[in-house]
Amino acid sequence: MPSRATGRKTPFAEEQVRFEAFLRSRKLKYTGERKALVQAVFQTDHHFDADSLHMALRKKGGDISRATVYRTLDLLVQCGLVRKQSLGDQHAHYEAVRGDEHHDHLICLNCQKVIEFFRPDLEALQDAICEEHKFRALHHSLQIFGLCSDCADTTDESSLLQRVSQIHT
Amino acid sequence: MPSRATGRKTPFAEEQVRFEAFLRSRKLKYTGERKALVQAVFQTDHHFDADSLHMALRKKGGDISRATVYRTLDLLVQCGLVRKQSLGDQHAHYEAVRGDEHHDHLICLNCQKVIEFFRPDLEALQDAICEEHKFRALHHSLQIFGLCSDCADTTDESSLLQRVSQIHT
DNA sequence: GTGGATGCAAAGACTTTGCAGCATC
DNA sequence: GATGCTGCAAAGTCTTTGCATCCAC
Repeated sequence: MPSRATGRKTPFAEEQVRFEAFLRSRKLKYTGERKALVQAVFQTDHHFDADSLHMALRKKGGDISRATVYRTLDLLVQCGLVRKQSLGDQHAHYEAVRGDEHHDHLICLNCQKVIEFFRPDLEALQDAICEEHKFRALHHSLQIFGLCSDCADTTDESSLLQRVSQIHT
Repeated sequence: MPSRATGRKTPFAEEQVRFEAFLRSRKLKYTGERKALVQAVFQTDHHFDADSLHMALRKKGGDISRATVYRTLDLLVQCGLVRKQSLGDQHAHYEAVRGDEHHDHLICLNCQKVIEFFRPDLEALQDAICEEHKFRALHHSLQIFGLCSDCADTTDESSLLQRVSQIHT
């Protein structure tokens, strides 16, 4: 098991170095904007979208254009430091990748909270499914939509049923 | 009425009736456009997007506007006859719902083929995951991206790795 | 100094909406 | 005949791109 965030000394150093090396390997430049963006990404709450990242950067005093946010996120995705994902919205969501761990998501339809989980038996099940269909898996994504423990009791489930069917996933 | 290979006598009758009843229950009208749309949906290859449905309708001689296509798809989704989903693209995909069966998807990154599968043990696994997190599930979606049996041998996997990381799911 | 990066604004893809005329019940 | 429906075009959202300028190397 890899070391977890709690024991880290230098928060983003590892990610910064990795990104810089990635850029260098492609003869790209590690600009101030890119540096600020990596820091912001690994300071955020793990899940974010392009717009909230853009706003977070503005609050920190930076003045990075939306275009650069998208362009840099694209690089981070290619570099493997960020994953792009659809969480049922019209717009893309992103998540900072810590280590190599794969996980999937529980998504609360009431408070929008995203809970991560990892199940080894899910990975095994995926293998079985793929074998059955002679499919070579490269990536998978399991999303469970519903109500988190905080919302389960206080939310009228029937009022959500329509939203469930509309979910874009 | 054209007969189908599935063994059904009256291909879309059931769906048409269900949609009509749904509309009636909301005091909405079963117009010619809506009729044509339901038929087209259940004649298509099960998976489609708004644009291909629109084009299919044009080919059949209809002249239904894009706006109506979107509006009617929305009704069909609310009615439960159609599911809206994201398959890693920027645009929404739809799938005609046959019966109540739930299934998940294998998505070939080379030929874009979508293979459906159902695994009872996946449903059981979902229950276990939810219990662990005190989460009340209303819907789930498992997507496995990779190469189908037709493409596995002929496709250079490394050329896909970048695409995998970019997938919007 | 050079090639890549940035910001801006414009364009793009996909989807939704306001409105006037039209069709269904 | 009233109410809801349609097509059209305009607007909206999220994202990408062309271009002149700017900056890291």
